[in-house]
Amino acid sequence: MHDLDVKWQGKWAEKRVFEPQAGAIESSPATTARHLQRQVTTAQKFYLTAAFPYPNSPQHIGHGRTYTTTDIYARYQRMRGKSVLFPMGFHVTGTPILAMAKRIGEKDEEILSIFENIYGIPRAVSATLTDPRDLVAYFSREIEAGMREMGYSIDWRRKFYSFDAQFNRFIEWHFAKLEQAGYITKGEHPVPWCPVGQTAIGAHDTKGDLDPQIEEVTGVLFPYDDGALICSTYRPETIYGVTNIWMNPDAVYLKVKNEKDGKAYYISKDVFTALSMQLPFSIVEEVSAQKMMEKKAKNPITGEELPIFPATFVDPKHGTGVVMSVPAHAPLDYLALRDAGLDGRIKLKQVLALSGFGAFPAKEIVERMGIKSQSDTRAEEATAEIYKKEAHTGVMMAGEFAGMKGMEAKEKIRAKMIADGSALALYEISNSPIYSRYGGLVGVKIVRDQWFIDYGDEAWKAQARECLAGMSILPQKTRHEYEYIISWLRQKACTRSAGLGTAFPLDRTKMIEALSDSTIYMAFYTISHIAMKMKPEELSEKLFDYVFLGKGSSAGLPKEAEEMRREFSYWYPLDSRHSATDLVHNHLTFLIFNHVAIFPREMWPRQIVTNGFVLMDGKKMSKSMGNIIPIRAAVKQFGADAIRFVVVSGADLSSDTDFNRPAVEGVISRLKFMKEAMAKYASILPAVEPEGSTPMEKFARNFPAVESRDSTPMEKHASAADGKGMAQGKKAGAGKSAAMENRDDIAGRWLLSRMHKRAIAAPSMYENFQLRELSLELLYNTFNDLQWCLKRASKPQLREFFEMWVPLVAPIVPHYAEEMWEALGKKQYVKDAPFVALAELPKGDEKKVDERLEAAEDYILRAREDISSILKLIKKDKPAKVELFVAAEWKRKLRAIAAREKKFDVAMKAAMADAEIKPHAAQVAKVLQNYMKNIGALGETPTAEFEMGALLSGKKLLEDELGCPVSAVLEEESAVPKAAFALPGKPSIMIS
RNA sequence: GUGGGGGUGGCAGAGCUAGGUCAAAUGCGCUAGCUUGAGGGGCUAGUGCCUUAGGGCUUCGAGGGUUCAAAUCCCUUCCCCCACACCA
Repeated sequence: MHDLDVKWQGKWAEKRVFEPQAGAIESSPATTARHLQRQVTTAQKFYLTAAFPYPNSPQHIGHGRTYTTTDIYARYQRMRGKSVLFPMGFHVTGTPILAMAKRIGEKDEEILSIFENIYGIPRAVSATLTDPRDLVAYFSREIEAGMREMGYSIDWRRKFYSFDAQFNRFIEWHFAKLEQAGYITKGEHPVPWCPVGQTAIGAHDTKGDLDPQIEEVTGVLFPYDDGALICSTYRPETIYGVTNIWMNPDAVYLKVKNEKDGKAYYISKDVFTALSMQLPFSIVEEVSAQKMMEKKAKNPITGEELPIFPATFVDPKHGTGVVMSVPAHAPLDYLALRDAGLDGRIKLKQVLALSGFGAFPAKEIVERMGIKSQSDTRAEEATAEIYKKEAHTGVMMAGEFAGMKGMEAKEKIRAKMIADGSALALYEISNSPIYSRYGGLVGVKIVRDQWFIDYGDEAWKAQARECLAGMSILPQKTRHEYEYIISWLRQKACTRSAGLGTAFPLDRTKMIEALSDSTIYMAFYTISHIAMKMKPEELSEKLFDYVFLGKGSSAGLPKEAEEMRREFSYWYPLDSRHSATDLVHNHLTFLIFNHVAIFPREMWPRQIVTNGFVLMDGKKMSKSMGNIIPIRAAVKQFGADAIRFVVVSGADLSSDTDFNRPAVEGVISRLKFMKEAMAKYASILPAVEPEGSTPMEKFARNFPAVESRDSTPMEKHASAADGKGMAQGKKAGAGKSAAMENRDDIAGRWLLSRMHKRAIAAPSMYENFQLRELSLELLYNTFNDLQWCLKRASKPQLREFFEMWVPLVAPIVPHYAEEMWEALGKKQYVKDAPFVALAELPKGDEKKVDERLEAAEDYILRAREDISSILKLIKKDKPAKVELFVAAEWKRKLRAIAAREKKFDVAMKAAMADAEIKPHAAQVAKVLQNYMKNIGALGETPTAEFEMGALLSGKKLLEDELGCPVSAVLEEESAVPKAAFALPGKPSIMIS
């Protein structure tokens, strides 16, 4: 199996099967390879890409899903006769690889053990990977090898790394265009920050890989003494209900100076470090809580005087260590008030009206729940409940935003207070505490001079929407998400202080971050094989303007300019972009934005396809679970085709799929079976197909026992059913019946009918990425059909079947397909090609689809099932005789009436008026009732002739299986009472 | 919280946009029989409940509705997953 992979991957590479030329311009006579290329380059182009990998680990089978999906599509398009470009490169931009190299250098045990135990890299090797570039080289080599071993039809000539100097020039050009369009802005921005490491922190920089979540809060400023107290709150709208301030009596507070405006503020000592990351504070002096409580503060909005009281629930490490008290709406505030015996003395002030509650919801809920004090753990529960209710259903009563919902008012008030200086915009890490790998507690820092790409620009959004509207999005339901994200996107920070990649042209001390340098790189692939051979300095803005935008002329530009322009114009726009669903929210939407910002409309992307993830035995793959299977190990064990098949066939595109050993083994055994069956049944030259058949002749061929076409249907049935051609026992008809001789023919034709039907359906399934359904049809169901065919026939002619099947499955299991394609030799039913990868996808022929034959086969199957279920029911395993009765004509007529009239009583009336039916009045009601059960789905009524014919064709099979004579009789011809149970399409069965 | 996607048989997972042929594809698992020196593998059948004649009954998160007919349409409700960014 592995041999098969190696053999064909070698041949594809040798003949350069996947290295297309731009345009139909190759004219020099040349090698076979050239010849192959020419065959496809005269055709329509198809350009597709999958997200390029970040080489900080070997790839696992999860990655394989996206690339396999892409490759199947690439191979499909190639077999539709298109010139297909599927390139690949490596994205090395950003900090994780840097961090990883550093940790290896520090002999970090965690990372070394991951390398050893999960990636299978010996310590001796990993110890050498302390340079980020070595890491990149090591893993990209691994990944490329894995992709080749999976048989991906990638044009590797165009490979590049996002830190290559030539690519840097391209990104510089990209940002120059964004800047010229006015989309680059500068400002400040909150980031998770480690005060020890003095750097921004992402999930990979934290202990336990936690993603720090930044949350906005409002720091309300309450004038106090010579400055102000800062209270950080989630609910600025309750400012109208503040009755007092809380401080922790045991905490130490600081008077600090804001170096920016020179004002004095009061906060707890414990939060100084964290707050200084956001505000330029310096310590003036320490003040005790006791001392601070001697004076009063002032409500910045209402101007009321507010006393300061002690409260133990105030955490000096959280927020600012100073809390504003709204006892009417905050259970903890109310509890603290009550605990201090101030309940009656301080007057509660209502801010919001909440249905189901009176004026003071906090007080009510505390009393209802019977919460004893501020240290009662259920106080938090009460708080959460009140907050949630008030935010959604509470209506403001106080202040200028009266009448608004709590949630809306909150936003408005926050904005207003920040604007007029009565509050500060503060940020918190909502999932705090998180510690960085440097050991510091991660806080929020306001980075100044941060550069942004302004995705909030309305005109830009409008263009992005327009592009989206013109695109094909798969799965279709994902479109809503793109729409939402476009409307939601604002400024996106596009630089970081460190990382691999490209320096930011407007400030070369900064690096462009990873999601910003990967939005239009697909354009670079079209010229990368040329650009990578050029000197970086040759790749000027002017050159790229010419190549990508067609601006100016090639005069004065490097000699490669025209060729580059031609490549780009030929391959662009991008026909299909592929990735896993997680990139919809950033990368894929950015891709749309950046394309519309830079390229003319006709170069906008045409399609995006996203897929779900791969689970391992039903569980998410993760390093901690150790259930990651590296793709190379999997290929080594199972072979590429089985992995390819399993990762795309387990579930629909949008859902996650499961990878498990039994599934893989099932695929392998079926593939082997198909290969062996082909060797056995497809080498024989087929008989010449009889031509010019009228439907009637065809019918006779299918059911040869029905001999005379001149006789009336009744006579025909009689002759067929009188026992002459039928019930002769096990050895019936040896040499006598034409049915016998034609059994192979019928089974083969039936199989072909099914095959052609699938071939007709296949293209749209490939186009729509119904890969699950498609792969089930092409392997599992076709396999089952073949089994049935082989059961029905002894020596079927299956050459046409295999000549069609092999190319149809080739995109999914290319190695098996090539091997079988080669083994088939010269093709007789489909167009030949040196590789199945370059063959034409077979078109199904509707004329070979024989619904009647298939229906007859279904009929036999149903009869067979009924017989065996009766046998089981009556606990008989050796019947002496089986008789089948085919329903009488009047029943067929009645069925037609039922289907027409739909209603029981109307149909009944019509039936009784019919001379042919009336004599059977006793049975009519019962039969009619049966039809009524599924009145909408009755469909056509099979003729008795059809049923008899089908039974005759299945007779031999049934007799073989049952080991007894089987006969078919018309209900009209039989005196057996059981015959009366027959219904059209459902023969009555008598077993004796 | 906001936005999106889901809840189907022991498991995975179709079907549900066009209601009926759906006790519900396909696969895995399980059971039995055959094959085999045993095991593995392969083949055949079965796998909601009841039933000695192909039938009946109850099922598709829960509750209600529309319809001759609902896994599929409508309403209510519960639960799960993903995203919310500066991170690849």
